[in-house]
Amino acid sequence: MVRVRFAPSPTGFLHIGSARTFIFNWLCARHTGGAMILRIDDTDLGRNTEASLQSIYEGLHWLDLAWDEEYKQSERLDLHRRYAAQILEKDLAYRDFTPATMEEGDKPREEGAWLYHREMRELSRGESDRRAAQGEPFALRFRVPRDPERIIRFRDAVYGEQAKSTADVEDFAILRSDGMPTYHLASCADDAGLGISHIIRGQEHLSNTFKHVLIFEAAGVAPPQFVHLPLLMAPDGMKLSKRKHGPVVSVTTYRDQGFLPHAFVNFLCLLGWSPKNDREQLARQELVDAFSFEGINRSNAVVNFKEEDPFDPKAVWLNAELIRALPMEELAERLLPFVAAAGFETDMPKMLRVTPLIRERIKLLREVATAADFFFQEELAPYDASELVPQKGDRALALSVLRKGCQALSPVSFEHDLLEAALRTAADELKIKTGQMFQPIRVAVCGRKNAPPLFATLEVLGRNTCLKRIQQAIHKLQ
RNA sequence: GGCGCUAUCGUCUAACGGUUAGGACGGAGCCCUCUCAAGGCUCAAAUACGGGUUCGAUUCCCGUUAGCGCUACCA
Repeated sequence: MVRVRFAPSPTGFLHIGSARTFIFNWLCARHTGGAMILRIDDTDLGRNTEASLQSIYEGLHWLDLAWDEEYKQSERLDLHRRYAAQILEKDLAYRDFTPATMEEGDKPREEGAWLYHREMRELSRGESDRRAAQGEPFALRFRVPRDPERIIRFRDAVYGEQAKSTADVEDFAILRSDGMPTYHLASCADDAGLGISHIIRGQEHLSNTFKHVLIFEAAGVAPPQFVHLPLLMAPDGMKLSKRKHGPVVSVTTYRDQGFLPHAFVNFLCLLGWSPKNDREQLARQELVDAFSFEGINRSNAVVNFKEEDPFDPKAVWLNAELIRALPMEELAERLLPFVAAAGFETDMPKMLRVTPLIRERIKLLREVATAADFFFQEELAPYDASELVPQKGDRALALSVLRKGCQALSPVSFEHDLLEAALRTAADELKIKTGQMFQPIRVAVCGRKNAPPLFATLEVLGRNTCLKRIQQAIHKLQ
């Protein structure tokens, strides 16, 4: 039985790298019919925040990929401590009474000194027990085999056989002086306790895995399969971080700017994984079917965002493709909240008429606000009168086009084909090109040159609005 | 610094010893056309470098370089 877990720590918002790790775990679970487990790794009391926890749920819910079981590490401390006690009992760990250092990374780097504190490692058991009994605080450190050193080995499903000498592994802490387990201990204890079959996580843990193998050995349990994923990088080559790269690394940003959840999922799947058949657009079930560890590659992938253009062009393209593939009603429904967020009033019937006109013109749902504004506003946003002047024409021509247009439009029923016939005839009568005829009317009605096809637009806007806006344009030119 | 991992177009990737090194996004151009899109067609664009192994290396091995990760009583 495959059991996989996504184990975020609630110390920041959910970022896209975490989302991808979740997705790969989910795909593995669904592909194999196994269980997807969400485990909140909250053993660092000082850094956990409720806001972060909420951000994780928010992001995960938006992805719409459900998990089957959920745990919090903070509710499983007994298990962790049992593991710690057991390891101490076997003398595979020792108490370190050295006061915690305040700063990270200020350890002595001299040869070997970073590996362990000799006095603590060699403290007699009696002395250690005595000091502990007196209440002196201590951290519990794993007694990494030295003298003789040995080679730690494991196989990673993506990176292959891994080996490292214990001479290169420090005596890492498994229990803090406040009694809380560290990540290494809690993670291993829970992976064992929850019967995790595959650990699918970011490559940043590849080096840590040697420590984990040591812990599993000490606890006398067989380690799960390891599956490390290449990391997601920023275009500047740095690891993605909110501090450096801003909200573009947050899942909720994609949601708020109008990505379809599946477009986002599809995009993330393509970073570091390939179905190897040149397919790029895959439906959810197709992703599940195609997923395999063999398709995961080993080099980090860059999320190609820029400051002026915060989303990877491929993600945007996928989103546009999916927008166009969506049933019209569903698109209209998804668009509604973005129209409202932009401060416009509308309803489903109107949305249903507007949607077909803009769906090929937006790449993000949010763009509905700028692509369809003139459908929702009573008064057009101000525009320059010169916009009304057609190619190879002047204001006088614009004026006559608008007057003629008004005349031609007044009597016809506002239906696409009739509108087109009327305006084409008008152009004929004025002896001008159709483009010169249509453009001033388009600007008069939409307030700008680039807009959806004219006749469909007129039809949706209706006679009153169209004639009124053309009149206003005529005034503008006079 | 030590240890680990990685290296194909700008980006995501395919090619698991023999290909004109393929696809996609993005870019450029053309077509279509009432504008903008969408769509169609075309083009430019890569095996980091140096050694091996081999009849033959993108592919295997070694080195160099570069990047990333770990080296916290963070995860």
